[in-house]
Amino acid sequence: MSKYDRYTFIPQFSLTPNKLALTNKVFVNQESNSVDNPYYDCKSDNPNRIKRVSSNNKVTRQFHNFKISQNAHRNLKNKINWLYFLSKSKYVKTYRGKEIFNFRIGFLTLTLPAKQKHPTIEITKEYFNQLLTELRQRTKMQNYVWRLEFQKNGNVHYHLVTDTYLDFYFVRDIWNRILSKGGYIKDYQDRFKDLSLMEYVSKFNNNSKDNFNQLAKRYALGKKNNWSKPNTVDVKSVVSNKSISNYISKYFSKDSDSNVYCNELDNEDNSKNLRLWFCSRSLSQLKSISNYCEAIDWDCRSLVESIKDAKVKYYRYCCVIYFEIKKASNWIKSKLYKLFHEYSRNLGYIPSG
DNA sequence: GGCATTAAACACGGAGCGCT
DNA sequence: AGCGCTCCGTGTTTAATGCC
Repeated sequence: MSKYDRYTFIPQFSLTPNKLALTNKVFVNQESNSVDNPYYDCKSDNPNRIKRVSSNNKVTRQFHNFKISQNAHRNLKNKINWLYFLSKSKYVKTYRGKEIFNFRIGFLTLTLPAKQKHPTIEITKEYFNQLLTELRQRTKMQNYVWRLEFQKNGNVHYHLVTDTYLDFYFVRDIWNRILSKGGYIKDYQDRFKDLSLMEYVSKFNNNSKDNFNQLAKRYALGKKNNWSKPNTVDVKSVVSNKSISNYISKYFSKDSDSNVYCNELDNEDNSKNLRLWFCSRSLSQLKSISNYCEAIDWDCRSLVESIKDAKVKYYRYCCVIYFEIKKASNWIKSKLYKLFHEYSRNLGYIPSG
């Protein structure tokens, strides 16, 4: 009996704002033995399967070792693409009075101002989660994705992408207040409060002339605040006329270029359930528009393939066509926009602004 | 990419606190 | 009362796996 008698394959598609995936849905025919069921292997009694069941019969999860898996990587990129695609372009005025006319999403980096003293899981639970809670409550931030990474010095830092405009000074003050609970602001103050300008400059100087003026300015500002407002936040605004969503999703999921994968206080024991990324509930619902190819009255493949610069890639069990919506002809563009907006609206997704 | 499975982290909003 | 800040209960979401 050939496998084509045992299984029935029905072509299906899965469409997101930047790619179309074509796969087969597999049905097992009645006569076949249960061992041939392709999903049989998913059951934990399969001997070929890597053992994930511990002695008390509970399913154990393999340790992520602080590296994002291929699967998680794909999901993360997908969420950022949805977030950017569905974001509205809006006018915002910064705290300092600067105008941004086409703000779509913001890209924030949150760091620690001193050497990390607590295991990463504690920082995430007690500090970063509190920041998210406050931002949700105070700015109505609803749609966002975050990702945890380690700096070369072993300190954890967090990236946050959202379609709500978050002002640098606003976030910095909240984040620093939260960090002060763990003594991180005090640690920073202790490091700088007794430094003279020359000591400060020699600490950071890399021998360039204009660097000195900058450092002197920073020194003066730090001194004025009594070193109570360390620069723990970096904010980048993504404006609609820049095609930067790719940059973000690459930046977000790039492999760590250093050997540092975690803090020295972290180990498998205290970090096995540490999340490396997460997103808002609004975004977790957004996956892809999918259906059987024959169930729709338009040819999704040729539609997408006709977009300029579309790239077709064949994998072992699926075929994926990557495209950029903005390069599509007007009627394809509007067809896709309509599809995606209807899909997200039906799931209750509300873009900010 | 889709499918099923599981424990445990997380999102989220309601409610509580103290201060003005 | 109104705001800034914190805590907590509950239900939702994630992760790896191996086949097509």
